[in-house]
Amino acid sequence: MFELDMRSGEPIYEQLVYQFKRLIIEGVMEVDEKLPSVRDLAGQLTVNPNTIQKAYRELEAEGYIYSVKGRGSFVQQREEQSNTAKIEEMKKRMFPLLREAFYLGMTREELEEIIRDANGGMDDD
Amino acid sequence: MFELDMRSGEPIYEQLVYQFKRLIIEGVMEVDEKLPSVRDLAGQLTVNPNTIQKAYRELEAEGYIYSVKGRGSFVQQREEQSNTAKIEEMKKRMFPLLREAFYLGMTREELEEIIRDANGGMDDD
DNA sequence: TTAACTGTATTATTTATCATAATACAGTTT
DNA sequence: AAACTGTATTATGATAAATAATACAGTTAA
Repeated sequence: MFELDMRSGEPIYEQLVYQFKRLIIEGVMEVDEKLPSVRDLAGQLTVNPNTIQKAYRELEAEGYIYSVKGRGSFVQQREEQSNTAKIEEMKKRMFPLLREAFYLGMTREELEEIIRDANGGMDDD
Repeated sequence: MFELDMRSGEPIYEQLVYQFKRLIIEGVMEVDEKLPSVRDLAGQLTVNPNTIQKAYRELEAEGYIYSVKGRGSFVQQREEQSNTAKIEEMKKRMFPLLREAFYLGMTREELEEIIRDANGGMDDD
């Protein structure tokens, strides 16, 4: 399904969160599509089921999936209206990165190109 | 000089790195200006000197400061030409964030506003 | 109904990282 | 020479990540 870097220092469960977000955002996984079961994925990736569980819990908390006991975990429908609180948090995460980018000599054109790349390839509204 | 959040979970040395980057990027600290000595800053912030040392080592590795044994640590001259490798790394850090931003319903206008904000207030070339 | 699947929770253990602490060494400044 | 600088090393405690072993509850399908 995807790759994990065991020696990167980045926690496995965070890698899982990131990878599933990517699949959901890119539309590779569709709404209500079932994610692998906790035990299955743990077996496939040879990591502990608790690690998978932690990742799923985080994805559920962030609204990317929903879990039903006995049935499984599924891709959540994206909310229609723009979530102001989340956007504010996003701004805070992005700001220092942009500051550093400009400092390193990145031009506005280079940035806008990244933005275009990031906006492309999405299943738009 | 700045504040540290001891209970945020973010490592102290990373907070130090971030804060010094900010001061350098914003031009509050000028080129060749001396940073506080490892022991001084440790005393001021009541943290261990080793923690300061770790932050300075990181800042030096990223090219923000240079250290001279016996003399101190100083703000590094910014490189003139745009550092391609660093910009590539910056793109990789920024891309998933932008993807998520769009997914959460952030508009291109909102993003461009952040970019303007981030680009303003810098001592430009 | 029963067996095999789901998510969820708990407790214990190991490992790695962060931070502190106490030194020591080498170079610079006054 | 004394007091400052950065740098390195070793040890210790605290915390988070990951593993491991169970257990419980709800769902699905034979």
